[in-house]
Amino acid sequence: MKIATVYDVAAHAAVSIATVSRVLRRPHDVRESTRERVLDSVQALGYVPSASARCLAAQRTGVLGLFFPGIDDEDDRGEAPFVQDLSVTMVVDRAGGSEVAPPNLSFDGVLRGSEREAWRHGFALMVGVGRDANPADMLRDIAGRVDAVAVLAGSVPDELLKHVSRRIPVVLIGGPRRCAEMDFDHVSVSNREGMRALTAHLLESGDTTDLAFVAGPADSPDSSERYQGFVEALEGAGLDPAAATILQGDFSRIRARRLAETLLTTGRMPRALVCANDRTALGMLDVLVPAGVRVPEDVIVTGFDGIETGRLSTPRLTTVYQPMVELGRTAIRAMLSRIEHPDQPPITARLPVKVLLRESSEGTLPS
Amino acid sequence: MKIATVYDVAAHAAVSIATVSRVLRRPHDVRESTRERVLDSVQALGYVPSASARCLAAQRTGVLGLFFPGIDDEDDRGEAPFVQDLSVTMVVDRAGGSEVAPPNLSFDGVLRGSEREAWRHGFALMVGVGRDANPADMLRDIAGRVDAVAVLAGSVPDELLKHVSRRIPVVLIGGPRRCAEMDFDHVSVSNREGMRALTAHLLESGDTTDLAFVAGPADSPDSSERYQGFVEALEGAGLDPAAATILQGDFSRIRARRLAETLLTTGRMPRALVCANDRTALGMLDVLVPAGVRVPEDVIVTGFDGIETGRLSTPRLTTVYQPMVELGRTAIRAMLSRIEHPDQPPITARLPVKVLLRESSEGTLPS
DNA sequence: ATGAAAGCGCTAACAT
DNA sequence: ATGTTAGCGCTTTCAT
Repeated sequence: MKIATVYDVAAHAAVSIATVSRVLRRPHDVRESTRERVLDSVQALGYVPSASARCLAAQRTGVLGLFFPGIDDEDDRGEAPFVQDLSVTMVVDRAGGSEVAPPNLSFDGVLRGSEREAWRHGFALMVGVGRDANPADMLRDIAGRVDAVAVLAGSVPDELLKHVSRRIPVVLIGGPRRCAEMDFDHVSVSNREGMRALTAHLLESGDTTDLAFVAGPADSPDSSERYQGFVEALEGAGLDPAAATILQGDFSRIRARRLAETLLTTGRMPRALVCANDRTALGMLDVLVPAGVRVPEDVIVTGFDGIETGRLSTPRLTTVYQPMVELGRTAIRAMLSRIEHPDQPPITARLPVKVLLRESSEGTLPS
Repeated sequence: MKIATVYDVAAHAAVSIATVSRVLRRPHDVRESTRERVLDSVQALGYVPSASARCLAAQRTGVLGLFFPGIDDEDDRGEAPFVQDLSVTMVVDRAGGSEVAPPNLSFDGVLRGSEREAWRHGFALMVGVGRDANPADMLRDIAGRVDAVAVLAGSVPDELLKHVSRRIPVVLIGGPRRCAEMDFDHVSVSNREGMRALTAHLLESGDTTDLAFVAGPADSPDSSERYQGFVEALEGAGLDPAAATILQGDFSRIRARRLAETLLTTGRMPRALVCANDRTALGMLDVLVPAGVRVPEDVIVTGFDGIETGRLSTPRLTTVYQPMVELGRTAIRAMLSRIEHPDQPPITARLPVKVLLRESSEGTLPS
């Protein structure tokens, strides 16, 4: 059976297509009897309006985009048949065990915050995470479908952002205030301040002076900002930042493990590993703890993000918590604001962070 | 400046719009020199094709829908100005504390699984979670925008599903095999078998005989199936299911707390509270533990889902783990399969579950 | 290899 | 209050 269109409904209800459209969009412009007749036809034909047609005609999609190309470690899995597996496994799941892989997308929160805020304002949300394929293609694809898009800073070349922004508003998430010429709207957290506070705390609360920074990808503005905070804290303590070791990570847990192994074999172990994000810190723990390195007694390890997994690790991870949900909501609001007032000056929102002191840095926590 | 269209690009490159379209969709049907000229124009004009127009013409959207109307407890928050809050709070976050609200959407996993699988196959994903507004409107909205949609079973009236399915394929997620007449594709987990196994375990491993079931919403097929498993286990042990107390919850933590309070004041406390989902079980713990009820010594509490929070609770929650990510992936594959083979017989996928025995039922776990 | 032209299903003037 | 009609920007035959 063919899919019903306005024409079918109009014919069925013996009205014009304009009336059908009105019944759906501005019911009060239509006489009640007519309205009911049309609605009956809609029911009878199983009519669902085509968003493609509607959006084309209306010159807006009612969709917002969120582009966070995957920085998660998840592995690909191939196809599998549709199974009917009624089996039940029973296992004893001890504390600290890992019977079930914990969800670990660090921006789950951003996603949820965005989704809800978008619908709240009558917009749908289209997300692009996965690190598959070509990020550029993904973004272009999304850009054609939405009224505005929020993009993780540093995830695509500036040139592409410029390109896309000629069609729709682009909001940057994370990273630093952009260079002057690129005046996108921008929402982020206090990366620098947070890392400075954390580092300063480490410096103050111990004999600690030998800190190493484990960076994220070279092109991550978030990583850079955090590094800046690290540097500022060292300077504030009268230390020479240039003397501090920098390890080049990439935000992934896997990579961090490799770094930790190198550290172990090289024997060059700093007093504290200040990591640019939680996954990196967790990767360090993965290797150091089993190797007999005591955390925090031998080495302090800290992260940044405040992901759930950091509360579950042994030891639990000292970190800087970012308000992810709020970040997502703010990104949505920035897009809406820009859509409504295309000519307003660039928005820059900066959300506060929270240093969470836990056992990976504090030893026995003070009570 | 106006948004560039095919016409602009065509004019700029001195070709017809058909050629522009070809360059983008089937580059090899175009002479290389022409192709490059067009691509240059695309760059020069910042052209991004309109998905609305494309999808309208192509009669497909390249988007899949996921509809999971919100069953999460999250609260609404109002508007807020765009702040520039550079502040950093520093707190000591003790084990068991709750300095940061943990993400708690029980189907985060479904979402992630779906999203990745969809993009892997060249489709975008549009999600609808929020419990705002009218679920029916939300679903209709989504249905108009996608090539197929996966819907949480029981979240919308069957009538609406029928309606929507006249336009696009509908895949049900969760709940039981549907009654014969409604032959939607269907992916779910072994609810019944899982709950039967868990309940049987409780029955076998203790003096326990006095079990109560804490149900979800009356119209939730998942809750019903789990109840069935509960009943089967009782029968298997020669007990009368009709004698078991049933408490009417609604899957929410809040509601569970109310139930627990009632239990406390009424004084009628069963030996075990077998809850239809984790959030309900956690709500029970929220009230019982502070009230001095010992879990599991006085009361055993179990959940269903395997959400992260259940690994963090005190005591940690015995539960039945559902493979959420896999569920999401399977739903996507079902939609794709249906799109490709519209006439194949209904798909029914049933994924295995895993009983996780933790301290809320086991006392000291055997080593 | 390229162009001309006919829709795709809807919205929004403008008429009546 | 309802109908007529002209697009919206693209894909896709069908010609050339």
